[in-house]
Parts: sequence; C-alpha cells; structure tokens
Amino acid sequence: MRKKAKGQVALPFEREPGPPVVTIEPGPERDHEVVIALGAWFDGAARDLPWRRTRDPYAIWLSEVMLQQTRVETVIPYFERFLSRFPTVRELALAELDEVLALWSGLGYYRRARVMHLAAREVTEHHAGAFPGDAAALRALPGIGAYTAGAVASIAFDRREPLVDGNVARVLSRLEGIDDDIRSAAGQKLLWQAAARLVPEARPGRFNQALMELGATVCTPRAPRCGACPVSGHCVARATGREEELPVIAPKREVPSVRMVAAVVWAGSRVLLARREEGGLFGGLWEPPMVPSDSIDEARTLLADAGIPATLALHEAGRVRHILTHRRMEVTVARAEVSEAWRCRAKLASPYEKASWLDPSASEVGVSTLARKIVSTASPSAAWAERARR
DNA sequence: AACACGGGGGA
DNA sequence: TCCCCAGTGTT
Repeated sequence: MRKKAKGQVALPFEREPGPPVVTIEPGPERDHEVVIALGAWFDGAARDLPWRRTRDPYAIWLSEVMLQQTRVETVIPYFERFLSRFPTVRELALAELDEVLALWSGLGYYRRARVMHLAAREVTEHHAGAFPGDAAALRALPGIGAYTAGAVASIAFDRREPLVDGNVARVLSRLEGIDDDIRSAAGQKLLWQAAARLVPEARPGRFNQALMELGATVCTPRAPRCGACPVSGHCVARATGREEELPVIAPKREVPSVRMVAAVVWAGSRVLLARREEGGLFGGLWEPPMVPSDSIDEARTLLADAGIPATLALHEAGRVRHILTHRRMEVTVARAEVSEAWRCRAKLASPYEKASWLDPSASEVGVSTLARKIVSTASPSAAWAERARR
C-alpha cells in the first residue's frame, strides 16, 4: 500500500496482503453516490421517532439536547412528558427550575436541563420566542455545541450544516478509512471535514439523520452488519477488511471509587432532603444529605450540625452501589425516624444550599437515580421487609 | 488535552 | 464487566 501523509485519507485502498479486491475512487462522483444511496436507504429504514414527526425547532432542539450521550429508547418517554408539560419555549422559560429538573429526573447530565432553561429564557427575551436558524447563532446559546447547532440548523431549518456525533464518527471513520483516534483533535478535524464535504445542499437534515441512523442500526460498534449497508460498496474499511478495527479509540483511564454515608430521616411520609448547589455533581437536585465517609458516626455529626435531633435513632439500613462515568460510588445508608412534631428547620453546609421535608414520591423536584436508590433502601417498606426476614 | 458530568442497555 | 451512547463546557 502506498504511504499516506498523516491526516489524509488514502484512497484508493487495496486489501492487504494479496491482490486488490475492491478499488474506491475518491471524488465528487463517489460522494454523490454515497449521498443518494444513504438518502434512499433512510427513507425506507428510518425508525419512527417522536421528534421525526415534527418540524418545530423547539421540539427538535429538546430532542437533540436529551439525546446528548443518551440512547434513543431512553429519551422517548422523557421527550413526550417534557413536551406535553412545556409545549413551547415560552412555557419552558416561565417554568420553575425545580419543575424542569423534576421532569429530567433520572435522565442524567442534569446540567443540560439547567442550561436549557437558561437558553429558553434567552430565546424568549432576545429572539422574540423564535429560534435562530443560523448555526452560528444557535452555537451561541448555552448548552448548544457544534453537534447540536448542526443538528438543529440542518434538521429544523434545512441549512447545509454538517454534524458529527458518536455514530457519525464511527460511520465516517470506516467509510473514509480515518485511522486517527476519533476523540483526538486531529481525528475530530478530519471527521468534521468529511461530514462538511458530504452533506448535500438538498435535504441536509435527512442526510445527517441517515448517517446517524446507519451508525445506530447497521454500522454498529461491534459486528457491523455490512451486508445490510447501503454504502458498503463505497466503504474504505470494508474494502480493506478493517471494519472491526475502525474506529480507533484511545483507551480511557479507570474510574476512582468513593465511599459515602447518607442519612435518611423520616417524619411520617416525608424525608429530609437537601438541595445541592447548582454547578457541580447533581447540581440543583434534592437528596438525603450525605458525606464522604464510611462511618455512620459521620452521618450523626452531619445531622447534629444541621440541628436535627435524630442522631441516636440512626442505624444502618443497607448499602447502595452506583456507577457514574467518572466515579464509582459506594453509599452506606443510615435511617432514622422522628415524630412529625420533631420536624424542624435544618441547616446544611456545602455542597447543600438548603433543606426541606419532602415526599420523595411526589416528584415536584429533581431527584437523582442514586438518591432514589438510597431512599428506597431506607424506606419504611424496606424496613418492614427487613424485620420480616428476622 | 484532560476532565467533569448520569444512567442504562447490550454483549 | 466493559463499552459507549444523536456532547458540552471548563481548566
């Protein structure tokens, strides 16, 4: 095989070792064939998804934000609920952040919800409630990066804008034979160049979605179904037998483990929940107060400092394990009951901003999945189940 | 360039 | 258990 310059797509490719089997001739003609084949395939194979039934930029935007690092099947019910509660950007702008977070509860990456709320207010105030269709203007809104700007501009506004997400990176790295690390700056540059070169003037949104759909359903991370691929005849990876070797992705480091102890204090059906400061982990969400420690004594200290007279009643109710992208959490759950009369104002230090006695099943505020697990472990029914076992 | 930031589904 | 998903923003 001929030597290629770094960062340059080497075409035509030959299968090696051995004689050439397939030759791919790069150029506008091949690009055009890829566009045509992919578009036709998409028309027949596209899944019926809620956000494909609308042209409303607000709904498209909502779907794109929810879909950041999140699977389609996970997003669908959240998208329906959110849109039905906030049908327009104006209604989202007027909402309380706690209610927005409540609707996001369980979806993860909660900053997305906080920032969408901000962006909704910005659109309502500065764009008179109408979304900008220009990629650059979209990019200027908080929470909208290169991908989301390209997606909204091309899908909702028919702008000829490229987009590269995880699916597209995989598809293009194979189709073009890009063997730079797709997460590196160099790899990303090549991918965006390829995407920009390919995206057509006519129906750019359809092409971009076709690329993503192909990555999600055919050009999968493992065991790609090349037999079902509409562009396998144009694929460099296929032609060189490297379908399983691309994309190249640098290995990631291991995640540290953190031990926490949480205090779940019940007063009737209500639990003492604390709201985390906005900005950091689980920002703006409510949870039973917890501290990084292994010992229930630390939870006693936490409650004592907060002015809650439940320290003596606190006992271990179980353990919860929760995996995040960058952290593995092991939480010891301590539980106590106080009479309703003892329900009092609690004052908690950072990372908490305030505390309140709330019904955890009422879902009027945002609660993380970790917090749900903790409350569930320390719920009265769980306690009954525990007693019944003895 | 590295890191923070959730949660879940599939192999 | 590991991978990685319709990524963005900060350091």
